[in-house]
Amino acid sequence: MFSLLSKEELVLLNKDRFEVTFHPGETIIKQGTSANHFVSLTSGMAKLFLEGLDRKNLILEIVKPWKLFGGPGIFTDLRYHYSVTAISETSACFIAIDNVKKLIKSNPAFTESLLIHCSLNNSRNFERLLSLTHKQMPGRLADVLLYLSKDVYRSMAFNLSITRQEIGDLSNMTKESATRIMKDFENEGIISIDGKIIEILKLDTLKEISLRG
Amino acid sequence: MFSLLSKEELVLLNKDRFEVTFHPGETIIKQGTSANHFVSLTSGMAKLFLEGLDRKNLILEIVKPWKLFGGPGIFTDLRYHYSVTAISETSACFIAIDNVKKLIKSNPAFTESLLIHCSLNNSRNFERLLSLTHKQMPGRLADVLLYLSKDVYRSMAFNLSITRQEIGDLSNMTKESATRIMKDFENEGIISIDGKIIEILKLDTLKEISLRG
DNA sequence: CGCGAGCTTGACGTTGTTCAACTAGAGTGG
DNA sequence: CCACTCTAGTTGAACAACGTCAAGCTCGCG
Repeated sequence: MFSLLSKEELVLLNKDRFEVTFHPGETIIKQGTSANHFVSLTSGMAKLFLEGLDRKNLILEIVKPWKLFGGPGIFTDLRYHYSVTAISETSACFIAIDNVKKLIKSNPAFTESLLIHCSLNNSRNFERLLSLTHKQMPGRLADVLLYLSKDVYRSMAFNLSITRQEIGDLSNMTKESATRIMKDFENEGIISIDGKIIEILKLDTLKEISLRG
Repeated sequence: MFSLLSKEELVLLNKDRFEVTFHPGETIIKQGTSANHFVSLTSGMAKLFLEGLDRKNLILEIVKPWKLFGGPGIFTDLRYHYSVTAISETSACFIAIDNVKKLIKSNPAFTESLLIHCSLNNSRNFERLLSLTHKQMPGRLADVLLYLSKDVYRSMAFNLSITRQEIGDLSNMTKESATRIMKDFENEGIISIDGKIIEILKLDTLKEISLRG
């Protein structure tokens, strides 16, 4: 996205930029506070989630380096609409939105790239809405495992950096249910589980379960 | 949004514009087909919904005149990501996106307004995600009744133009459950029901139920 | 007058949560 | 080096929430 900018424009963005490191569990941005920065990780991993009632959260995304976030509030009510907290040791880079807004006035290609970014987020939310509301637990868990494998860890076998509770928060179920369905998948030979290490053995079956709901 | 445009720009948009009328139940745009137009109603009412598995739909919005839709696909994969069908006798105006894209290149203020529009949709989807995944039926139905009263009919009493099934599709429950919870609300004196006519009697209680989940 | 779509109601089954007990490993202090 | 504690994970039984199915109802419309 930033490749669309000239040298002068990049200098402008860099002017008020700063970087902060976070320990696991620390809050990078907090839902409801005023949104003054775009944020992007330079290292580590974080969870982006909606805070619901009774401390129940809905994780929308596992954020990795270079993904830009800050959310829909930046162009509307100037509030963050979700929280982001570090999962591992993480460095995050903060870009002042005032400077971004200056670029919007002058660089249509850059604004268009923001619009595309926003549209893609919107599409993903549609998929999530369908997954979370219309599928039952095995389908939702399959979606989460496919997401982790494809987008987060980019491998058929991965060492989970998130807890069962967080698997549950991703798939809208309790940690107990997440454990149970994972166990079922293991018993059916679809995945193998060794503590935090998950391997997908039957990708097609998992995709099938995801589709069927 | 279009007030940001010059006379010449409006002429450009109008060039390939056309208007079509739809009868109740007819499809205005169909999920998955190629997205060549922004659409806006000039009269009537329509439902905008995601098509799920087994003909189960999730209604995202009741669309009224002048609301612009066409969705996130227009700037990404050029597909519509939802369907829209007429609820009542409806006229819809189709604007060619090629012309919109020309304006994006030249008019940053217009592009910014599209970005704001997209951001607002995104925010609403966050609320929906929380409502639909974290609340139980009374909370979800309260959300829908408040939505209908505040945004769609703009009155405490309204003559429903949608069916119980559609109430269910809005709140992610079956038509039977929708009926039952509405009945409960009526018995508790929160609303009154007379066939298709609904009146909200205790707005605060309804808001309370929405908040509690 | 009869037909069909939408609405209502109840009984029943399924899905998913809650609660409680138990286990295993990771740090902590004596 | 050993108890002690804390957190994450697992498991089972009881329970609540919600969907399904079937039957009967109403009402507009031909």
